Amino acid sequence: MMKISSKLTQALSKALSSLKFPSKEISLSPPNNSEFGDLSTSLALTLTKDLNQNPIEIATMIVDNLKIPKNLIDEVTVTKPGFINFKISKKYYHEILNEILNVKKYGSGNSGKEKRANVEFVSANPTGPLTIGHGRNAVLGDCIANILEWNGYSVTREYYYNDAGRQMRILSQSVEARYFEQLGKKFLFPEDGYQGTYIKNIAQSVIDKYGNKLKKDDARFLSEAEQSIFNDIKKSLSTLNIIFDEFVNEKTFYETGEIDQLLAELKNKDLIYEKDGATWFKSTALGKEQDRVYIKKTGEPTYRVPDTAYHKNKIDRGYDLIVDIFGADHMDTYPDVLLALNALGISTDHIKVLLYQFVTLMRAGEKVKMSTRKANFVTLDELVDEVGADVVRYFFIMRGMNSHLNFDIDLAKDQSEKNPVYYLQYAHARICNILKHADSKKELTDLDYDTNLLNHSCEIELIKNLEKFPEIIKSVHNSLEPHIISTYLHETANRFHKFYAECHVLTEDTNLSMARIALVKGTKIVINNGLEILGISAPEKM
RNA sequence: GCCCCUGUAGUUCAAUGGAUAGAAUAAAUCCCUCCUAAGGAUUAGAUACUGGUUCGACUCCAGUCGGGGGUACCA
Repeated sequence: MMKISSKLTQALSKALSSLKFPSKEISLSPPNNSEFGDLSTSLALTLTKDLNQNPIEIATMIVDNLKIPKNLIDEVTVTKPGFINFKISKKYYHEILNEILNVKKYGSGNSGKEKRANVEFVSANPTGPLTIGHGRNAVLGDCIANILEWNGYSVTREYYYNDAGRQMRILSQSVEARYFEQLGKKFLFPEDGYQGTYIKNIAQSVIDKYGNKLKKDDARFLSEAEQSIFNDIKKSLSTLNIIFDEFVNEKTFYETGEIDQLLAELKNKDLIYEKDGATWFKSTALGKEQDRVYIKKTGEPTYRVPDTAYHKNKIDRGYDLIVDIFGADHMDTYPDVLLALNALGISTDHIKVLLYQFVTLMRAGEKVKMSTRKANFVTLDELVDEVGADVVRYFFIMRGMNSHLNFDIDLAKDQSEKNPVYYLQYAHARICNILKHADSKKELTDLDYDTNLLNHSCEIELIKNLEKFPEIIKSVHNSLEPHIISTYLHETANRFHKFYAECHVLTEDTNLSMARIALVKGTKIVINNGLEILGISAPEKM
C-alpha cells in the first residue's frame, strides 16, 4: 500500500501542472496543532511570489483541482496564511496496521540495496582503556552502521589505529620504566609517559612472562602493551555489543608500499617539497592557509600521511559509502586528507565525515578534565558497570551529535533507576505481558482480527505514530543522526502508555480484544525494530 | 587573532524556514477492587542580546556577549 503522503504529493503536483503553475518541491508534514488535520503543506505560500497572488486564493485553486482518493481523505481545508490541510480517514490507519503486521521487516528501506558501506569508528589508539568520550563515538558508529543496514546496505564496521607513531613509542617507554621500577632497578619515566595503573599491570605481566631478562628498548614492551590494551578495548566494546569486522593499522600501509606510492604521486603533482629538514605537503597550492608537515625531520611521518593512504585504500576497496566518525578534535585534520586525495584526482564525494562534540564529564558538579596520559579519566567499563549497557547506549544516542553534552556521572548513577530508556523498555514489557495473558485465553485463539474496530482516539494516535516509522528510518539514513530514532521511540512509548491507560486490551468483547491485540503487536514490532537499531535490549519482563 | 561547533523551562536536551516552541528531570496536585504505577492525568515554567532577510525565523545572514574544540615536526 502506498503511503498517503506520497499519494497526496503526486496529486498536488498534478494539480499544479493542470493549473499551469510552476512546479515546486512539495513537502507535507503533520501540523503542530492537530486541529488543522493530519498533514498540511505550505505549497500555496511558496507560490505567492511566482504568481503574485494571495496565498489563500492559490490554495483554494489548488484544492479545487485536486484529485485525491476520497475514501482515504475525510476533509481538505485551507487555513489562515495559506496552508492546505488534509484530514486522513481512520480507514487509512486501519489498513496501515494490517500492513505493519504483514510486512517482513517493517520500517526497513532499500535505498542501499546492492550497495556496500564502510563505517569507521572508535579508532582509538591502543594507549589506554576506552573512556566515556570514546563511548559516544562507539555507540554513534554502531547505530549508524545499523541504520545503514536497515536501509539495505551491506556494512563493514572498521577500526583503524596508529601503531607506528610517537604515542606508541611513549607507551613502550612507559611500560619499560615500570618494568625496571618493579624489578627495583634504575628507571627513567618518560616525560609525557602514561601514568595509569594499567601500565604497571602490563609491566607486571611482562615480568611474569619473561622474568627480569629484558633489556632496554626490547620490542616486547610494546607488543605486550599493545596486545593487552587491545584485548581490554575489545572486551569493553563487546559489553556494549559492538563487534568490528575489520581492524586496520597504520603499519600495514608502510609494509604494502602504499605510503611510498602516495608520496610519489603527490610529488609528481609537485605538491611535496623539502624545508628545514622536513617534508611538506603544499596545501597552500590547493587553497589552504598553511602547508603541513608530512615527514618530520626525525624521519617519522605525521599522522596525515598514513591517514591519507588509509583513506585511499578504503576508496580503492570500492565502497559506495564511506563514513568516518571523529571527535571534534579532528576538525582540522580530515580536510587535509580529502584535499590530498582530490589533488590526485580521486573523488571523495562518497565519504561522509561525522564530527560529534565532546562529552563534558561532570563529577559532583565539577568539570573533570580527562587525559589518558595523566590517567585522569572515567573508563567506559566503569560506566557500563555502574548503569548497564542499555543505559549507556541510550544515553549516548539520545542527543544530537552536535550537542556538547554534559554528563554528570553521579547524576547518571543516581538516576539510572529512572533513566528514560526504561520508559521504552517498560512499554515493550507491558506489551509482552498483555500478549502472554492473551495466549492463555482460549476464546481469543481462533478468531481473526478486524482493525476497523479501532476507533478510540488513543488507538488512532498510536497507529499514526507507527505509520511514521519507515519515514524515520529514511530520514536517519539521510541525516545520519540516530537520536531521531530515540526521540521517535519515546513518542511511540508515550502513545502506547496512554493507550494502555485508556483502553483495556483484554475485554469481554472478543472482537475488540482481537483488534487491540493486533494494535499491541504492531506496536511491539516498531519498538523492537527501533531498539534493535539502537542496539538496546527489549525485555519481556521488568 | 583566525577556523569549526554551540547558547531554548531551575537543570539535561528536542523542534525538514511554517500555524499555539516539545520532552525528561526537579516543584505542586490527582489516579491502582481492572492486562506490570519503571505508568497515566492536571498545574507552573524557555528561544542570550541587537539588527537584517522573509508572507512567516529557535532555525538563514551580520554584529555583541558567553561555553566547548582546534589553530603542532601529538593523534
